[in-house]
Amino acid sequence: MVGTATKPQTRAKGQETARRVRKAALKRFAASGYAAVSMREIADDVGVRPGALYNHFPTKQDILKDLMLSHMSDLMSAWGAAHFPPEMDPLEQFVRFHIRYHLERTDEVFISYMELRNLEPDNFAAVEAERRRYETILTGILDKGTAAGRYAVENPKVATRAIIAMLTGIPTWYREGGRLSEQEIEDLYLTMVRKAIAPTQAHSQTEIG
Amino acid sequence: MVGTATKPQTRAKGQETARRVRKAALKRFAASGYAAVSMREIADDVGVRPGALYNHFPTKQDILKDLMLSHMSDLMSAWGAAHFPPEMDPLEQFVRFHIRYHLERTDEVFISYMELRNLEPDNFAAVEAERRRYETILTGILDKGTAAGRYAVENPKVATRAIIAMLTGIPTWYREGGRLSEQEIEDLYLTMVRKAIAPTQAHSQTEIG
Amino acid sequence: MVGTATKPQTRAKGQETARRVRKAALKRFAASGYAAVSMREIADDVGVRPGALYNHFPTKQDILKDLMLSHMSDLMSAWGAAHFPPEMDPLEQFVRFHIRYHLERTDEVFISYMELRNLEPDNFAAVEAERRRYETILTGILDKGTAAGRYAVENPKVATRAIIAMLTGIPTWYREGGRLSEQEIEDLYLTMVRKAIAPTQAHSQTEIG
Amino acid sequence: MVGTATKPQTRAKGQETARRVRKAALKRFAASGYAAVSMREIADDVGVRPGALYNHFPTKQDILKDLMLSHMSDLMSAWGAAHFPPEMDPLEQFVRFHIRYHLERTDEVFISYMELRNLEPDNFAAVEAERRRYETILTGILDKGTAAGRYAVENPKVATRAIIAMLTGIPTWYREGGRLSEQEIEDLYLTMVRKAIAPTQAHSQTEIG
DNA sequence: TATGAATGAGGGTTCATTCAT
DNA sequence: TATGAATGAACCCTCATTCAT
Repeated sequence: MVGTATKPQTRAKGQETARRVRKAALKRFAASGYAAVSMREIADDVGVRPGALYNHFPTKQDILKDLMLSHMSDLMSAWGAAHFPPEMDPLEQFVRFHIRYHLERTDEVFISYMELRNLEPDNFAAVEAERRRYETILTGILDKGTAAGRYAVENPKVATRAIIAMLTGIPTWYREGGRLSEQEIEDLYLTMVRKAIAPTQAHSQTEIG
Repeated sequence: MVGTATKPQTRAKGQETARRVRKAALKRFAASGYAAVSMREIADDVGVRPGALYNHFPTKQDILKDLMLSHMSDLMSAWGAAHFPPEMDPLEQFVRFHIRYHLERTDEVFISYMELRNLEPDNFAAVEAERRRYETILTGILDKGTAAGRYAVENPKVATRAIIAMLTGIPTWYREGGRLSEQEIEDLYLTMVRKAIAPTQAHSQTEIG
Repeated sequence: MVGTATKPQTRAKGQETARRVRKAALKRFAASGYAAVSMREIADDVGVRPGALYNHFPTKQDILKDLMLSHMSDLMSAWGAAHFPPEMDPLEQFVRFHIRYHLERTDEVFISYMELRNLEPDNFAAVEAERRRYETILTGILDKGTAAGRYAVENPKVATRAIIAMLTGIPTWYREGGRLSEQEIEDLYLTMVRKAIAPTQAHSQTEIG
Repeated sequence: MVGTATKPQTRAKGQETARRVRKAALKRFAASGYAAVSMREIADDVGVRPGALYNHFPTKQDILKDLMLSHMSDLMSAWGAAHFPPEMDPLEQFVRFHIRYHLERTDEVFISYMELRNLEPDNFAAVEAERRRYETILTGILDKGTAAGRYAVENPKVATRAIIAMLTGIPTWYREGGRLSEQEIEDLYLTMVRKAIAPTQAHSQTEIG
């Protein structure tokens, strides 16, 4: 109340612990599911007694909320900060960005889809809002491209969901070091996406061939 | 003690109970997730005490396994029994079938994707094998069509996954009575799928427009 | 649901367990206070695992509520069933009854006063209502006797509380086998109560004026 | 390290904190009971972190001991310092003093009776000794008055307990601003006490003897 | 004197499951 | 086939307390 009675060193240790809690919880939630993970397991991973977790997160639910909300906000910031050649088609930017980001953060992505129902209503609403904001990016690209005659999309919202479902499914089967490189995956999916929304005749898809 | 002590009446009652257990478990697993559902809740839904469940399923895990395996085998049989106009393109048949079936059985589909990790290894393997068999149907269609020059698919396995992810995502947002009819959904997705795998020039997609 | 599938023997065992839970809880609550007693301790006393307690009482609070409510109702029934010589003054009946009953049930009486604040509001209200009903018995006796000129009580409600506080205090210090017999206690207190509410004839209260 | 490192300012702040700890603990113990109050709650009330409490009291038990012992010693000093008209009957002095003091310090009185069992043996003995010293005051008054023929008390120790129980019960139901003023309570109780121990002239107690 | 982090123990409660009846 | 009682393990969380800073 009076100010900085606590030395920076102490506070730093606490933040390090919180970081490790998040990391352990993320791994465990992704592997076994929120409901199947116990606070004891997380504490063991962190190297701390269960009670100590409550110095950093008020409840188990708050750990989940933290992971999911910060994943969504990281995703948004990453899109904002992504750098692509300026001449690159926005759709290509989005597809490549989405695949890369989702292959880099498989655990976050996974729990972000799997644990939605384990969020309490308020937290669920917050995460859903972020998800819609993200989808709106793609919808905007499709809208604009369609208006310009570059794409032919009957229903941009449906197309958005279709494309995102398609792309987001990749980490469920893609394994690094497998037959296909990440680059090849990007190219394959980009081709399919482009064709799926291409104008039906006299295509501007010449860049593919 | 007398041999056939069980009267047909009793057996019938037992099968009816088993059916209700499956039904209740399906609803609950879909709504809350396997780990978050207790045998007591299922028993309450059925109108029976928890102990009685064990007359029908040896463990909770067996209920899950039963639901998932029978979903996969129902899916395969349904495909086998599906009737489409013989002149209909096999891809269209598959897409329409998949969407219809998955919109009819949202709970089964949902747990089939969500609860995979809660299956014990053997059960997981069995379900995965079925899933691969199902995916093979689409891969076969793509292979054939590509060989015939009707489609241009660089990597049929990847395309299979992409298409199935896209289609299977529908029930996560589609709501009956919403803006779009099931028929419209089918048509929209069919168009996207067709275009995504169409040969790049001189398209045979004229039947859509 | 269909009837008596369970044999009387099983049910009897359960009721015996419930009885022992009540008994153990009563002893422990009286000795250490509700908050300081753990369900594990009660279970140990009963010879059962903690979880088994929940087959008989939904929560710890329900054990307390049960003890307190049944104490109050037992008290009321006991008063209804008490037999005294018909010519005995009702006040004497009440005083003797109260002292006897409270010396016989010291634990119940004790928690009944000590644990009131640990009752959740609804349960508290129910117990308080019973307590008031009991006090009303004495108030009625005082009212009638005062109307008949046998007693001189300025404020019967205050007198009720004063007398009951006085009598209820006995078990806090009285020990069986001590200097005074229960009979002597009864007589001593009866004398004091009688005098305290006796009509003032030519009292030696002159020292007040 | 320099010897008198503690500035007077610091010490004053500490004593102020200790006072607030006592105050908060008193309120909480009275409201919920010692066992149900956590050090965290007390710390919150004081506006300090739990650990800081241990700069002022070595354990939670010591807070309780402090409260109870200082209550008893305050009570004794207050009796010593009480001023009544010299001609007032000592019994009246005691009754009025007791009622007044106990209505002024309801929380202290309450925990003093309720939390006895939560005192560790040594602390319990110390508090009990003080309580007996206090009761002895009344017993002395009764003894003297009986010897002088002013009172007729068969058993002064029993009468002491009866009177004190009666008086101490008042704060459990008396509410300031209610139907009766404190003055009226004093008068009512004083009358009852006086009559209860008055010499028996021609009493209707014939049924006892 | 106060803090924030941690401990170690234990709180009430729920769980899947077993089993005699 | 269904019941009610019980088990044994585990659940999330809170506790009084310690201690380096």
